Formats: sequence, C-alpha cells, structure tokens
Amino acid sequence: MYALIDCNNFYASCERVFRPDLNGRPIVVLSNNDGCVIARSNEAKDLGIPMGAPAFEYQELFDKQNVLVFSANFPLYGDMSNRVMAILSEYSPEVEIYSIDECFLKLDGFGMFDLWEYGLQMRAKVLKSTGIPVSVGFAPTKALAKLANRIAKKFPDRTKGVYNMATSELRDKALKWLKIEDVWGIGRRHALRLNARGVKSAFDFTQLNDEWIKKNMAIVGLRLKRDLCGIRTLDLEETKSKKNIATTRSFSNNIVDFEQLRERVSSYAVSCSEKLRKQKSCCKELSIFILTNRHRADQAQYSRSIRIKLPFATNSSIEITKYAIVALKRIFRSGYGYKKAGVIVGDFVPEEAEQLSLFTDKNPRHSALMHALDNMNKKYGKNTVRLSVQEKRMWKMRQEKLSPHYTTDLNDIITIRV
DNA sequence: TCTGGGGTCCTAGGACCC
DNA sequence: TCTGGGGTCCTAGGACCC
Repeated sequence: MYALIDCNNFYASCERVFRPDLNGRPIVVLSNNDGCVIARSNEAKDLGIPMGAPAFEYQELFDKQNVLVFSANFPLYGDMSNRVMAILSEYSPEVEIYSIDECFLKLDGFGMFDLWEYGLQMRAKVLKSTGIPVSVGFAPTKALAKLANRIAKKFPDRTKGVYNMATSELRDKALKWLKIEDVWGIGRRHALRLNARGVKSAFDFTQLNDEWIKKNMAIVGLRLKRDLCGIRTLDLEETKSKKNIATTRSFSNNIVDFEQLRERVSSYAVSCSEKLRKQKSCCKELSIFILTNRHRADQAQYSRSIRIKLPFATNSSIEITKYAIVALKRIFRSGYGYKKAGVIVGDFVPEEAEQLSLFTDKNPRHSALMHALDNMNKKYGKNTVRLSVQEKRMWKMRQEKLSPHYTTDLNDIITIRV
C-alpha cells in the first residue's frame, strides 16, 4: 500500500499557525510580485476565488468580503514543510517528498496495521507538533492514493481526514466518482480531448483501449491507466537530486533596453550560482530564455531560449554570469518589450569531482573568492557584495502584505506578553 | 496599469554523420 | 523518372505537477 499525505491549503495554513485570530476567516496568499492567488483557505474557496486568479481582478471582492491577503512568504513555508516532513518520515522507512506540501509513504509489510487508525495518528501528531492540518489517503498504487487523499479531504466529516481504499469495490466506486479533469496527470488539454470522446470519469478512462491512449497521450498516459487500474506502475522516486536549477522572474514593466535586460539576467545567473554552491554542485550547461508579454495581444510577441555547454564545470558567479550574457546576446532582438526572463543551469557534477582541464581558462582562485563572497552576504545581508554588471539598486519585488519570518529569522520571533 | 515560479518528462523535426 | 538507413545531438514546444 501507499499513503499520500497532503497539507490542507498549505500556505494559508502556515499563515494561520502564528495568527490563530485568522481561524474561520477567508485568507489568500499571492505569488511573487503579489500577482495571482496561489493558496486559499476553505472560506476563500467558498467565496468563489479561483486558483491562479489575478489579484487586481479580485481586489474589489477582497475588500468587500474582508479577505485577508498575504504576500508569499517562502522562507516560512519551506521551514514549516521541513517540520511536517520530518514527522511524517517517522511513519515509514520509504518516503518520497513529492512537493512542498505532499509526501508519499510506501507501506509494504504493514498488513497487520489498521491503516485508518494509523492515518489518524499521523494527522494528530502533525497537527499537534506544527499546527498544520493534513489529509491522508491509502491505496494500492500512487495514483489511487492521490484519489484516496482527495476523498479524505472532500468528506472530512465522514472520513475524519483519513481514507483507506482497501478493496476493489471501493476503488471502482471512487473511480466513477472522480471527474476526468481531476485525475492526477490529466491536465486541461487532455481533459478536453477526453471529454470530447465521452470520457467523463476516471473509470471511463480506465476502460479506454491502450492503442488510443498511447497514440494520444504517449507512454505517460498508459502508465497512468495501469496505476489507476490498481497495477503498481509508478513507484516512489529516489531521493531525487535536482536536474535543473532555475531563477526566473516577470518584470513589473516591459524592458526594451538590452542593458537593463542584461542586469536582470546577470542577477538571475548569480542567484543560480549561489543555489549551486549551496548544494555543492557545479554545472556544465546553462539555458536562458526571454519573452514578451503574452497577455498583450496588441504588442509584438517574441520568445526565445538558448542552451549552451560550458567549457568546464563551474559554480562561480563570475563565470556563469559571463556565459549567461554571451547567451543573451545571441537571442536578444531589439524592438520588443520583454516581460520575463530566466536562467536555468543543469548537467551537474559534485563540486569535489570537478574535472581539471588543461586547455581551458578556468580560474582556480574563483572558488576561494566565491566562498568569501557567500560569507559576506550571509553576514551582512543578501547582495551586500555583487557583480558590477548586476543591477545598481536591487530591484524589489512587490510584497505589500508580507508576514514575519516567524521561524527562520531571530528578529521575527513572536513575543508573548506575560 | 496590474496576470508566479520552479520543476519533470516526452516528442517532433532539422542538421549532421557514416 | 527512379534517390537509403541508422544513428546522435540540438532546439523548440507540449503537457503535466505543485
């Protein structure tokens, strides 16, 4: 069996942990730049605020309904996630942390356990230790565990937040209940195509013939079908080392100017380099992309990306920025208003396994320099020391409703009046 | 006026090689 | 008039996830 444990309305719940006065009130959390809604409390969902809603379109509703709005506070959510995952990892030796708010447990050899009771224990422990409510679903495969979790979340009164899909009768009943567009792995495009073919439920999907699925949804669709039929196909992913690291941002205004775009891209390259050094890796390739505002049909559109191989593995901000600018020059076209850009590094090798190369101009002194730079920025604050090609004044994200970093910054720890 | 960021995997088509 | 087969690498894009 597998379990899927999922934090309810995770970001909204994190905000609530330190603000119990917000219980029962509608809360939304916004993306970077306070752009769109990325998390909602149940009360906010009941007001009809959809996931991904642009904040400016819903401002009026927020005001009228007294919706509490928060800017995304990722240091807080990341820290709370670590706490939740640490607790859940005690419930099975085989764990896959699937996302910031979800994890799979593999429960082979748990046949003697009353899983529903086991789930209730997890739930209670996480709630008591962190203040975060979770839902738990048990089933024979991962795709079905996702479904079981959905049932637990949808019917909290009947399930107490824990559902065990123990028999094939329960499985078929659940598959018939689940709408095709809500199946894990079926996105908007496939849902449309399937609906047009009369496939309305997950059960209908499991009745399709393999050839059609292979042709229209490739191998991914076939795997999903098997998993939904109860045949173990998707297994726990190994504790995955990342294959890519990205820093990408939308700009609040269009950028026309090459120099301005270069400043931004340089900052993103430096940020990727810092992330690389943090996980003690070097990269051997680098991609960058730039694109115009796709929401503006009246403006000329252009989007392009490029990937380049580096002559040696590196995590030096100086080297990575240098190549990012080389790449940018190759895809930049003047005459467009750019809205977004990003740097992605990949093809990693461990820092200590760096290949020494005779014929490249890798500077061996960079690693000491980067070390010093990281230390200064750690001590005196982010971006205290930076490359001259980066922005003169760091461009600030819009974060008008940011909550304190309750658990990751000593200055933000809550005070309790006695 | 304002519309996120960070990931994964898969496939198609062109260039190029032998 | 008729014009191969098999492979790799790269770019771009599609589709999905949270």
